[in-house]
Amino acid sequence: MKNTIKDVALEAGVSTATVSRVVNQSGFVSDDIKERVYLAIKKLNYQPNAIARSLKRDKTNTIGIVIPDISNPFYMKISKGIEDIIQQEGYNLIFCSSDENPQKEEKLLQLMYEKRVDAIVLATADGSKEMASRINQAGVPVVLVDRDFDIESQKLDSVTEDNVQSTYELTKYLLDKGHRYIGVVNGLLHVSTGWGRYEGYSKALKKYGMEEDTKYIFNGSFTQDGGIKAVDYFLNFAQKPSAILSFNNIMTFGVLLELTRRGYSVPKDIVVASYGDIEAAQLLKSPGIISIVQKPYEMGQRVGEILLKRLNNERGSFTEIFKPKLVTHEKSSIS
Amino acid sequence: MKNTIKDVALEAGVSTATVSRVVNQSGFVSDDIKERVYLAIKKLNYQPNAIARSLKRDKTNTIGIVIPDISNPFYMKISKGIEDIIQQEGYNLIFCSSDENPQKEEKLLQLMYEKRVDAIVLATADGSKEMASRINQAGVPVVLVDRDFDIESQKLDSVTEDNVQSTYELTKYLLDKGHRYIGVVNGLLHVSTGWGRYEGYSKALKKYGMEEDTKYIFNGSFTQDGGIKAVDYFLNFAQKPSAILSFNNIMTFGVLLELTRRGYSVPKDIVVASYGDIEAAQLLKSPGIISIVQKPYEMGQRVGEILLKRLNNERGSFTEIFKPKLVTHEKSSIS
DNA sequence: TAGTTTGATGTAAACGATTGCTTACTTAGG
DNA sequence: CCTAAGTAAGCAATCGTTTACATCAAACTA
Repeated sequence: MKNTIKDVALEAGVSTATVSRVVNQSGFVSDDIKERVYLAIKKLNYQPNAIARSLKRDKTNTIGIVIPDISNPFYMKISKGIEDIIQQEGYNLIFCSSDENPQKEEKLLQLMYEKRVDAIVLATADGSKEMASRINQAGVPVVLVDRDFDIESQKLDSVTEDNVQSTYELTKYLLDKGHRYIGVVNGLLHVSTGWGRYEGYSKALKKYGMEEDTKYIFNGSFTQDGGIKAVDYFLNFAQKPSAILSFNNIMTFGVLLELTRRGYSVPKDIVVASYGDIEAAQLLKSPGIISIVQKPYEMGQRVGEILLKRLNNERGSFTEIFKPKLVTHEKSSIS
Repeated sequence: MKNTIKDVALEAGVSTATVSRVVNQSGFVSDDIKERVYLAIKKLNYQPNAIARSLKRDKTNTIGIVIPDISNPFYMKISKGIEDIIQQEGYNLIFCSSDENPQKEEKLLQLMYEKRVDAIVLATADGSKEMASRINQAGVPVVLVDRDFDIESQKLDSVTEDNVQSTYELTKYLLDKGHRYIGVVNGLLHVSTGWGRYEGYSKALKKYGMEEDTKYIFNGSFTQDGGIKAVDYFLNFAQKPSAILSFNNIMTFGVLLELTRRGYSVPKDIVVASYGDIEAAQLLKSPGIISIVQKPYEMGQRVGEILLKRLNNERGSFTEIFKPKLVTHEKSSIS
């Protein structure tokens, strides 16, 4: 059933080289023979074997993307941004989810490398600093997105956000509004977005001369369930927080879910501030939540552009840091 | 930088055949030599080239999945279900989004075939009945999920839902509750889930001896924007519908978004019934919306099982039809 | 007219692995 | 001591393409 270039060559009465030339529109072929080859292709329903082609060309036209959570719309929007850029140049995307599991991440990177993808995009769960730079060194460009490795490690290309500054502003906003008991739903501290956001929060407190109270910090692990548990935890306090500060979109959704379930109204009964916006929050009565609005699609596009540069062998180091904006839904006051 | 099996063979002072045997743990190799080969592999940081391997073995250990909308959580849950099953047998998933575009879908199927995936999972945008069965006939198992082709076409394996029956019940529930003006947000009629759901609705009306009024049917194209537009449309009527019936999760979200924006409260001001549940609806005050609750993860698992059977050359036809349940959030009355 | 360019095709060597076959050495049984 | 089985390793063909090189005819060039 599966016909090869040889079958086509035989059918058309030419050599495989000629068929190849027709298929790839490379070199010279007379119209006469071109016709015969096309006929044979149609007749045999021939589809070139991309595996063999890749082997010969040492190019798969495929870019691998490894993300920690395939069901997080944030990463899907990044992916969409990447795809929209790279497909213009004939590349395709294949992706895998590490499920925030460092071991799995390392396995997946290895797999991508073995499959000889032309480049890799990684939002790391912090499991593969070495593997990533080894692969990069082996000539397969690796671009980090959203999450970076720590400073001292070898610099890979990256598209990230200024997590510290953004969270600083978000926290400052709450403090300015007079909130003194803020329940923090913390993320994974071993990934850059996790510790960056925590640091921004710390800085803001310090600036206001306030002490950090670990009691008001709950580890939500960047999961929806973490957000739910955090609410359960905070609402048990005698001194309940007047605001909840959540460090990613998924946890924020968990927070809102649990608050709603318990009959709390946002922001009337309790204020919610989130790093990362969530579409679902629009179902709350206005003004809803306060959030740092990210631009995943645009980040993805930047990643795509960097990829194309690398794939065209441009040298240098490509780093971009987005500065996401704070959106409060406050009625703008006349100033 | 990229080392091949030859480099390893040279380094270890053996033939490539021996290295291959060590790597794949096939055939006999003395412990002595095994050791030397492992050392060489480590030293050269050798990773087998999966492309070359696939060419030789005629197997990629990869399954392609083509879905209409990569950012719809429903399809992501299906994918997760598939992945969890197939990865046990060493298969990996690569996916692509057709964006509901039939032409793109056909291109993607072709691409997958050229990349010689071992099998394909397809949630069709109705663009590739023939290509799909050609590929299936060429020996690459194709399994349909969620959306089927029409009846008369060659039967491919499939995992779908009883769209007609479920929508019939959903509609019947609204009618039983006394709703006589129901705004329908219709899906894409050229895909099976689209017409199936519409048919279920029609049947219910007929059963109640009611006329279909096309004025109350809005084409939402299975998009969020469609849901928003539908609300704008219906709320212009002098005789506003007392209930809105939406035929998929994404449109339902659009409906809720727009209703909330306009200050309508669900279900107090207007009842919303949805084919497909949406997590975000839990942010509405209880009881929220009425919905047909689907089981995408389980569907994915079934697809995975079918795939494994096919890949082990089991013969026959595998078809499964899920019967999703109606969930009303009604306080159960004493009967 | 001879020499050069250009076009059209074929030949055969890669690409990096796997594997059937061959050869050779051990060991054990009789 | 001979033979057969079992173990260990290498040779070389093969998978389906691409492509450098060779060939040859026709068309220019001077």
